[in-house]
Amino acid sequence: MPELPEVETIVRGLSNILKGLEIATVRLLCPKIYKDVDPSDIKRMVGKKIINIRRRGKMIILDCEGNLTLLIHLGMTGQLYCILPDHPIDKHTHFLLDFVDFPQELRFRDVRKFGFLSCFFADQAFGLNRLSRLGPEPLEIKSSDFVSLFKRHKARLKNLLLDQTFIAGLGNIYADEILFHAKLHPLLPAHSLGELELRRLLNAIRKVLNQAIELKGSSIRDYRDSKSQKGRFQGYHRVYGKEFCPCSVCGQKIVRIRINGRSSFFCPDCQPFAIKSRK
DNA sequence: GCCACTGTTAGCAT
DNA sequence: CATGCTAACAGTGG
Repeated sequence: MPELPEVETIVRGLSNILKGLEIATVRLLCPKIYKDVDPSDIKRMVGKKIINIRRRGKMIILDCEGNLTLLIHLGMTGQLYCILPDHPIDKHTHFLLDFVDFPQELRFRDVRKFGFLSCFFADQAFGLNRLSRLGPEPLEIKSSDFVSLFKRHKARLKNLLLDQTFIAGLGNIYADEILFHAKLHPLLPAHSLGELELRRLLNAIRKVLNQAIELKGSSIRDYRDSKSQKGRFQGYHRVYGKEFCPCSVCGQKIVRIRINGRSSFFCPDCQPFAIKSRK
């Protein structure tokens, strides 16, 4: 669920609330969700202030005093939000922070437990690796870099867009929406695209992501922002989840295929595969 | 009850 | 290195 726009929304919301707060207590309710770190080491955050909150790809990064960094990935069903501590804690809540002189606590809740937390000193190798494995930010990459990046690869567009080491932050929903706006078939080999098509693709990435961020992301089922609010971009999906629906541009029925075990939705008329019907 | 499906990623085999 | 399958997990809907 949470892809770049959802994570960005959460980070912006939490940044307003948490920046500068001192961590009073750390509660670890599920030992399995920690990666690359001994869960008890997370307690080193107690007494530290949160300096900054930022996003990289789909990762949420809390920079704390003492060069300590907390990394949170929401997986498919993760939620990260502030709430008053008298709200009941259900069995899917795995991590809590509370703060000095602040009434709310920060909760991490994740039904499927595909999300994870990690904690490291800024100079520690594994932390650098987990972040440094990520490809460029789709809203920051220069047009010329984007074009040369794709030209070098022969994999199919949909796979590349989902590959976090290639470009960071896109997931199944936004990859499909982006390809629709770019009028490109998801199975096209990247290196078969012309320069114009690649620029169209980058423009679609910027347009779709920025609009989704404005609307605070897409809520299909679980996604909520830092104040437990739903996003509104799901009302603007053109292809994702729209199998058999008429295309909003041409009226043709949207189709669904499987690419690497995952659903891909597209319009067969607006996103042709045959080279001669493109351009 | 069973089976298929779900917005992610890492790890492994080919 | 690229590609493709599976598992990790829990819930929902047919």
